[in-house]
Amino acid sequence: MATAWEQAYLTLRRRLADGTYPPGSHLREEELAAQLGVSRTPVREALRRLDAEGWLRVVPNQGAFAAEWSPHDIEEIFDLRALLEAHAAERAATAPDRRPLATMEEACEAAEAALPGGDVAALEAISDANVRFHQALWEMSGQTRCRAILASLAVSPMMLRNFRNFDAAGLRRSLDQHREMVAAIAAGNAAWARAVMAAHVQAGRAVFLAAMTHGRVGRQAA
Amino acid sequence: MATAWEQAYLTLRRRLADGTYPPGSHLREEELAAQLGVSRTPVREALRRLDAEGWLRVVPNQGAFAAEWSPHDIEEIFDLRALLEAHAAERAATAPDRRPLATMEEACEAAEAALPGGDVAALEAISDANVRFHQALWEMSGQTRCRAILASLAVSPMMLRNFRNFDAAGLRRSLDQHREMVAAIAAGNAAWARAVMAAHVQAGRAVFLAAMTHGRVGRQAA
DNA sequence: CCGTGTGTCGTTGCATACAACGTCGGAAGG
DNA sequence: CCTTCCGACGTTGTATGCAACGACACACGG
Repeated sequence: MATAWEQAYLTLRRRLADGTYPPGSHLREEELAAQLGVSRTPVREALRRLDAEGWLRVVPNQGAFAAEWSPHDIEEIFDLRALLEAHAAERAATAPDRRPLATMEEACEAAEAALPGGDVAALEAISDANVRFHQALWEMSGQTRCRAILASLAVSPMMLRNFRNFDAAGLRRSLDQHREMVAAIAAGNAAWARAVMAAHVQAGRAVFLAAMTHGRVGRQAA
Repeated sequence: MATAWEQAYLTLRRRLADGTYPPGSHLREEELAAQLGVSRTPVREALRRLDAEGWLRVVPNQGAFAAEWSPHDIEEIFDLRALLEAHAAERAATAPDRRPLATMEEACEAAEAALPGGDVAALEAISDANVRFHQALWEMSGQTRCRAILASLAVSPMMLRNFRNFDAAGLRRSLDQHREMVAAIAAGNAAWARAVMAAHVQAGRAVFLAAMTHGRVGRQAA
């Protein structure tokens, strides 16, 4: 078993991502410690890391508050994702280690297999496959810092939930773009990979903004 | 006075930047605690944050080791800086709050005033002015995440010491680029600002790589 | 001589205890 | 009635103690 604070970090991050702790909510150390079955010490260390990665804000003598996302924040995050994901895709195209390509193809197949379903479970499967795809690409890029930064940008709550905002055509296009990226990277064409990724992120941004103006962002699919 | 762990964080970060703790060295919690006059608890929290920001690596049950920089790391950092600094410059050009421009101009003047000196103190003054210039630009961009990421990329040890590698012409060009950026931002020309910043970072990269192949990186100017 | 096992030591990991800060309530004064 | 002060409470901040893990050295067996 890993260290207690790492367990706490992973658990809290997951709960922040899935909405267990809503934005702005006050996270009490003792309560979290009780939930996780450890003392406050490892919880505090996990909170420090989550603070550094932007998942929450620790105010001295007041504690931790789950991050809130303003429209300005969202715009910035999509901008940075567009920059960094495109950079990663470019590097992945010419990376020496080609093994992650298999993971990316597997993620494409899994998503496409789930697509006809259209229910909540299918969206969940597609979302998981999407995360696997991007993580494999980051790993393939060999850019460890870029990868770490993207991990803290792209796995935030509304990014994960953004899939609920895609319509059937949008999902189809998104999965097609994944396929196209695999082709571009397999061909070693860095410019192609970069362009497809840039389009992919911008499309996601458009879907998100459209959903936001309709007040549907982050809602449950039900 | 701020919290003890924040003090510890700032002190340790400064020492990691100025070479007090050389790359690869093993940082013992108890020793650091004694040096800083606090207990191990705040030291541990500071180490966790420094780990998250890439200043050091904490290995479970083994402790913290000051980060080491491979040529691959350096290349990645310059790439990311080029991407993100250019992005920040672009945003700064059209930012509503123009006040940071004054700070940037002040930094230009301070650097130019110190330039004729040419000794160690002058380089120190130019380095400080350089940091102020870039920080003001990041602030002006209004991109809080971008700013946080750049802060953890650009203030790393060899970035700060890179100034020792510039010759007189290179320094002159670097300061001229700062002036040009002020002009571009004052004019509200985002493309211009982006282009100058991209050139600025790439020039720094070239100087660094040249120094590296001559084995002079990170050495004292003496 | 080399590989392996084991014990000791140093260091980190975690739990607990106490101190300090901030907040919120109520009561007194205007 | 509103404002202000103050005290109690809850929460976080820090220190300390003990448990556990890993590295190293030495002795033992092959």
